[in-house]
Amino acid sequence: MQHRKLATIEDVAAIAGVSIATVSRAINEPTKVADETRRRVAEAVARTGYTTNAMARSLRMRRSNMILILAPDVGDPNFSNILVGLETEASKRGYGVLIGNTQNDPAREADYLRFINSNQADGLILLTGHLPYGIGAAGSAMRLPPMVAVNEPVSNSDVPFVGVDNFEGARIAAEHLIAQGHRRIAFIGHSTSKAVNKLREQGYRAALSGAGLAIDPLLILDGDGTTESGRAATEHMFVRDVLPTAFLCVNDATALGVIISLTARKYDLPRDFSVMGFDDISFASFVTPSLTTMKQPRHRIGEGAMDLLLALLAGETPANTEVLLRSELIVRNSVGAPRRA
Amino acid sequence: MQHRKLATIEDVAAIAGVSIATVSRAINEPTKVADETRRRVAEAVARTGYTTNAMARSLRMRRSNMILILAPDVGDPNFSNILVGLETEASKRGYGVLIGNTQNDPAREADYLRFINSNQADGLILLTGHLPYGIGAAGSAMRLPPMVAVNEPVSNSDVPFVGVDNFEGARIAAEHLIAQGHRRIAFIGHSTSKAVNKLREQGYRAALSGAGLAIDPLLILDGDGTTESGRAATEHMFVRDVLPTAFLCVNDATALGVIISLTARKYDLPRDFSVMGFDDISFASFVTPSLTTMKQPRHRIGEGAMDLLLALLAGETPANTEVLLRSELIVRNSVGAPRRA
DNA sequence: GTCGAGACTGTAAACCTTTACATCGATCAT
DNA sequence: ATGATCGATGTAAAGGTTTACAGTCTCGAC
Repeated sequence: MQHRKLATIEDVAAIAGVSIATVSRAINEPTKVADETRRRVAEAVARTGYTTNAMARSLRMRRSNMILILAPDVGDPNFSNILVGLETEASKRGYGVLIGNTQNDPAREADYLRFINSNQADGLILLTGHLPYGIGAAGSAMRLPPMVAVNEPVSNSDVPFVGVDNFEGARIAAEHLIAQGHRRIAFIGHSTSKAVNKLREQGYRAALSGAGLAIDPLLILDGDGTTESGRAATEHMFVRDVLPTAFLCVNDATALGVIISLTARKYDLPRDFSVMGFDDISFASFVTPSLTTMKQPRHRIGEGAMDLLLALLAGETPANTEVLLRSELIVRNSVGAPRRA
Repeated sequence: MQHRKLATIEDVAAIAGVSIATVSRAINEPTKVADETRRRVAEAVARTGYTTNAMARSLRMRRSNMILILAPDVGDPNFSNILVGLETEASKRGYGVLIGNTQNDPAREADYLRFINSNQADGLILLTGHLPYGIGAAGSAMRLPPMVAVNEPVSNSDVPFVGVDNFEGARIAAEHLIAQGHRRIAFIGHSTSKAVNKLREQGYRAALSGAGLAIDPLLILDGDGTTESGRAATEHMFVRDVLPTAFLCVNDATALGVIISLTARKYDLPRDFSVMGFDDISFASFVTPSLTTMKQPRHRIGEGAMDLLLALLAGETPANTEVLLRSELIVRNSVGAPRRA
């Protein structure tokens, strides 16, 4: 209860009747100390309730056993599950996890670098998709810590990346629709700037080509991944009167927009139209109809990224600088056979 | 790029032509050093890119400027937004945030205490609803760090608490239903063990009493806050054929179960029945009908809790040991006037 | 001219480890 | 008997700060 002084290694040494060096060794390299001595030290540790002071240790060893995680928004459910994976793996390996919520604010990003500069963190996990502001500047001559990008790769850089295989996932999704008998499949979420969107569109194209289906440019609509973009794209199709039998959406949020639009027009899903998402975000199972989608292995992504980072920290040079995990097809109720196949 | 040695305070001192003590003062207590000297130090700092080594500083000052957050599941969207608030406030005040995902595993909880014991964290935020395992034991004689409970109070303890005013929120919710003309209002989620449930039920009772409505025990059903419990309770009401015109649910998950049950029975909401939730979790706006509910000010809860903890750390003894924030009524489409009022 | 006060600055200790190097016996090969 | 080797331990330095205390200098009052 009282804030009384904690036991130090000297207290332990005194009780055990050995030097502090021996205590340190008994704790960190048990094999290097005689059995009897080790026993006495262990007892003294128990008696005093000694815990090694992490600050002193970090100061001396020049490493903190801490990892800094930079994310634009920790509250985003998409991230938070990755976070759990990251934390689980780090904790298992004796590392602590420090979080930095940047909100894409350059000032905050730069600020968090103080953890790196001041040795408070040994490595960096980037969920932001770019190097933190202030680290790129060559002038700053700042020392780059070991780091791994997750979820979104850092463009034109050699930062190792762990994420989902978007191309493959979108291909599987499109093939699922094709297997249901769909021939006119729209892709909602075309974008020239977002890497994720581009990869998923490529997967879509690959699946159609693989099935010998022509790609109709009129069925490929722009979208930035928001619910509103899904709604707008759907409305646009009705205006132009160019309709598919199935919508493959770049993500679940977009799919939700499509569903909202179709439901407002009194269509019965999936009888009239099939809709497919990507990500399996939390509400995917609660929408009506519940959303068939590709589930991202978020937990495993987190674990994998941390595993890679810790390998980097241990000085290893991993074989592949890009780890892609497979997403899983989750069949729910938003996809069915086309009405008039 | 290279892992070259970082500049120390000595380097700065040498360049500025002063002692290290002066450098330290120039940085930490600028008023205590002459203008000219301060200028020279500032220049030297800029030249070397010096950052003070947090480890050395923490070792010397016996505090780390870190806060440990213990949560059962960081991925839970209910928590993750609180987390953002906690982090925002901490960061603003120069503190870092360390996360510990306990999964309610006693072993993990105990393990995270190493951060406290080893001075790696100065304070503790508890989202778990109980003292970490291994801290309660009086035998361990462990020093209790300053801490604050969030979301769920720590039962029979004097740990300060920051959270939402459940009683008040539930009362407002019930009053909203009453204002719509409802007289037979069910409460789904009675529980003798969960403090949150009890408070919300009390708010419900207070509203009814305040409006001069009798409380019908048959309209108060058990529930543990899960979607399934909401579904089961609703089915149970149909079996007994005791029906309300509105369902006030202990939380959104329960409300979702109620909606699923009613929708399955082909009722039209909110024409046939009104349903109200509590929490405003992310999918509340995506369900059909979208859910009228009480929104928890999660971000502010997080900020408030961190603010309180930092006050504690600063040695202040805050007036009230319990901070209750008001929830906000979010009107959507699941509540309407009763059919035959 | 002396003294005191006040403004700056410097010296050195303390914070608690880890670890290179030295020491000391004991064992063993020669 | 000598020297080498080896295992176990101790000594002391180093890691980079903060800060109590002491010191120096200037200036004004007497």
